Amino acid sequence: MTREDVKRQLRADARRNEQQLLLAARDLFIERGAQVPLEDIAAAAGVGIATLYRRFGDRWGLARAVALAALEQTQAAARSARNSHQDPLAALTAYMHAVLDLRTSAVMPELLDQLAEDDPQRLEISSAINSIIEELINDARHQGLIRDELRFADIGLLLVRLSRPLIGLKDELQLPYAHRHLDLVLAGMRPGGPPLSGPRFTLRELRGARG
Amino acid sequence: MTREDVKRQLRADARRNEQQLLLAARDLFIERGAQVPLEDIAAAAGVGIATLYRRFGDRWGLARAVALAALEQTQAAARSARNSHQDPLAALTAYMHAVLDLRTSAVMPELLDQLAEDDPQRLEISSAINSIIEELINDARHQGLIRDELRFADIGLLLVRLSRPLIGLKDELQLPYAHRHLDLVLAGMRPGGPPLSGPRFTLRELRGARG
Amino acid sequence: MTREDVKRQLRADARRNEQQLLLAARDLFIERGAQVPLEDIAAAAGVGIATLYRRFGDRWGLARAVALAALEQTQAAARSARNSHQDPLAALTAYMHAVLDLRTSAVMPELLDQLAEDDPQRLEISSAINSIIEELINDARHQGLIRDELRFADIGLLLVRLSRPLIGLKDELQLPYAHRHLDLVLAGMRPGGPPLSGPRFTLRELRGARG
Amino acid sequence: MTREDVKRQLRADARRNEQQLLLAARDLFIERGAQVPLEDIAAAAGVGIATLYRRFGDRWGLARAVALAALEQTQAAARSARNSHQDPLAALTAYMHAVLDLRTSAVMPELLDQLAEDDPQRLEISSAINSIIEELINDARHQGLIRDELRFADIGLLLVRLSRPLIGLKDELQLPYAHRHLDLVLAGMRPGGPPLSGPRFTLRELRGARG
DNA sequence: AATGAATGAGGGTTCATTCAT
DNA sequence: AATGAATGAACCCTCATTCAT
Repeated sequence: MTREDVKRQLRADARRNEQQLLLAARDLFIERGAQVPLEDIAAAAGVGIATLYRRFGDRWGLARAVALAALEQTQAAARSARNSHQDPLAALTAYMHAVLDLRTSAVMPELLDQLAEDDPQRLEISSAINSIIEELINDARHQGLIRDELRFADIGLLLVRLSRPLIGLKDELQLPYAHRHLDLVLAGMRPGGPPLSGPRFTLRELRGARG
Repeated sequence: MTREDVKRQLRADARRNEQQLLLAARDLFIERGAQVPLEDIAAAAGVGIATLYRRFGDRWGLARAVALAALEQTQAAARSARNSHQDPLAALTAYMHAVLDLRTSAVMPELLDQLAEDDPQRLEISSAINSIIEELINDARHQGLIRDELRFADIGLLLVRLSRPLIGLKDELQLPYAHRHLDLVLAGMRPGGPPLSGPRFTLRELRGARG
Repeated sequence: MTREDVKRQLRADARRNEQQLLLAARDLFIERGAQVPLEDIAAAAGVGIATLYRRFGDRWGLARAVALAALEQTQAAARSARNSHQDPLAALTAYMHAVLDLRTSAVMPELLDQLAEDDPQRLEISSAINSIIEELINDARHQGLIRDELRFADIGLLLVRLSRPLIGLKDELQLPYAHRHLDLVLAGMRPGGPPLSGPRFTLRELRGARG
Repeated sequence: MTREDVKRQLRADARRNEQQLLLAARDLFIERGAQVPLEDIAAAAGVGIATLYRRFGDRWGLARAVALAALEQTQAAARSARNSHQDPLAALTAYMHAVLDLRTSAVMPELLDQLAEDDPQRLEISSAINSIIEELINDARHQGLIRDELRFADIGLLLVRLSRPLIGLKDELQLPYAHRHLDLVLAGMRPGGPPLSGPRFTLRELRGARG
């Protein structure tokens, strides 16, 4: 075995550890909340706690990595929705339901909170998602499929609200109720009825308005 | 000053402290979650930590007291909404917006988790609220004002979803967005459009389905 | 009711409170150990915690009062034993069994620890007891009823050992076993057999040897 | 240094800490009672409080470990006494004096209280000790060396009484007086004189009688 | 004189993070 | 690169003692 081989093998091991940690972290974040002890995550991944710290620096580094992975899945969902549907509202509907099915959405808000507003990786993925979704919203609005007052910010915020696990509700009911209430929201998006109160923020404006 | 007065004044002090503790607990529970350090609550109320313990026994005793107070305000909101409106949907709308203004719904599930399922005070207030709201829902449904599939459980769960503060959103935008999204949900409740997926639970069924 | 009457009545109340506190303290010290919460003692006496503090200053003041009361009962037992028996060994035997029957013996060591070595009240009662017991020991020794090596210090220390409650032993067995083991010790005091090892301290020497 | 060596050396450190903790705990339990602050034990062992918790879980885990170590030393003392003496009373005498020298008997009841009645390690060691001591007692009794009424329970309980440090007695006098009073008790065990009062429990009966 | 309320310090325990091997 | 041990800070809760009425 050459020196190079040793190196490569170590790296393979290391990458495997990193993957295991990411998966364990995602699962435990979802199952037990964002403050689950890091030792439990390390144990679930089958590595020592120090390995977790070597890889991710601290809890927030780990949260950041999990959040970025989830963002990437969200991006894929957005792309797939747009490409699979001619009707922009159908695409939007497909996208929103798909995001709920990514179990990560449940903890995304807390995890995203760990991502700096201007984190370059976050910006890159987010802007890709945003341009797709804003386009869908605008198309749908121009075709009269959704209310005039709806803005991009509403979509993201609604997804956050709908993905949050409801304490006291059985695990197997979380997703059904999330989809059910999304159905309700989507029905409410149709034009007609009394106008919506509150702020009509676009992406850029919402970002400026974040705390 | 008579002996009686002295007694009453001491108790007034104590009652004032208790009130301060309840208010501080409610606010910090809402702002920082149900596991906020009790010392912070005591400090916010301007008393020592031991005073909090003397009054409420432990974290769960405090949570219980806050939850009961919130339940009472919710009950008042339900009564007021029903009495002020002939139209059952108008009453329901008024009720839901009023509950959002109470801000307590966000933490209610965690707090209610501390109240025994069969706590007598809880049952009394809850059943009062429930009978009002179920009546409004049934009336609205029978008058064709809302979808057939809507159930009592949806109202409560939606209020929880809508009250949750959205991480990263400025404080002064929380309530406006909550009301805005409630408008959207209320619009979606109108009959018509594709049917809702998911479970159609009444109160009793939802309770049986809790984790 | 005259001014005097009021005063006298208050004092009667106060004395009653003090008595109740002493009795409650003795019982709870025996039942639950010397670190029982003072609030529990106050509650058992039917008074407020502040009253306990007004009367006894602090935990040690209370312990001191309980210890002095127990010492007085011990003194009475010594007098009674001497007066009831011609035979000095019979008197000693009666005294030691009587001391065990005073339930206070169980906690006496911890309580006596609170009494300053030179506390005047303690010295007065102790020396009364001591002179009786030393006389009994000396008489018994001169009559050849007990070993030559036995000293006053042994009697006191043995009583402390024998009165200590044995953890894990049922309450109703404590006293029977204490008397049983005292029987054994008394049997061992008879002359004959191998000599005793260890220090042969008189009262005065033991006092000098205390930590 | 090979990988194995590194591993072993780390463990050596940890084992050393564990040993220090056990010794410190034993000494402080004896000197200051079973509720001595764990931080004091950790400090005496020269480690942080969290290390104590990592090793022993909680106070009871530590107490259990100390109790088992003490039981093992007691077992060794019993074996050695039996093997070194033909005369069963001489063996019993040697055993009891040896146990006093271990100093652990004083706290054993409180510590044993932490060991489940049916803890397998406890049962194994205890029954080994018990069979030795019961055999010695029975042999001594049959040879007419000790009173008929003496039972196994008496030996254990007397050792506890004799090991207890006497409050107010200088440290360097504790052991001499314990041995002295054991001499007295052993003398009292000889046949003759008035019979012993109280319960005559064997091991099994005493266990049933524990609180 | 009596009361109940309030306080703060102390001990138990957990866990994020660092260190030594 | 990986590990498990060690650490200390933070939080929970209790209780001796003081204070205000």
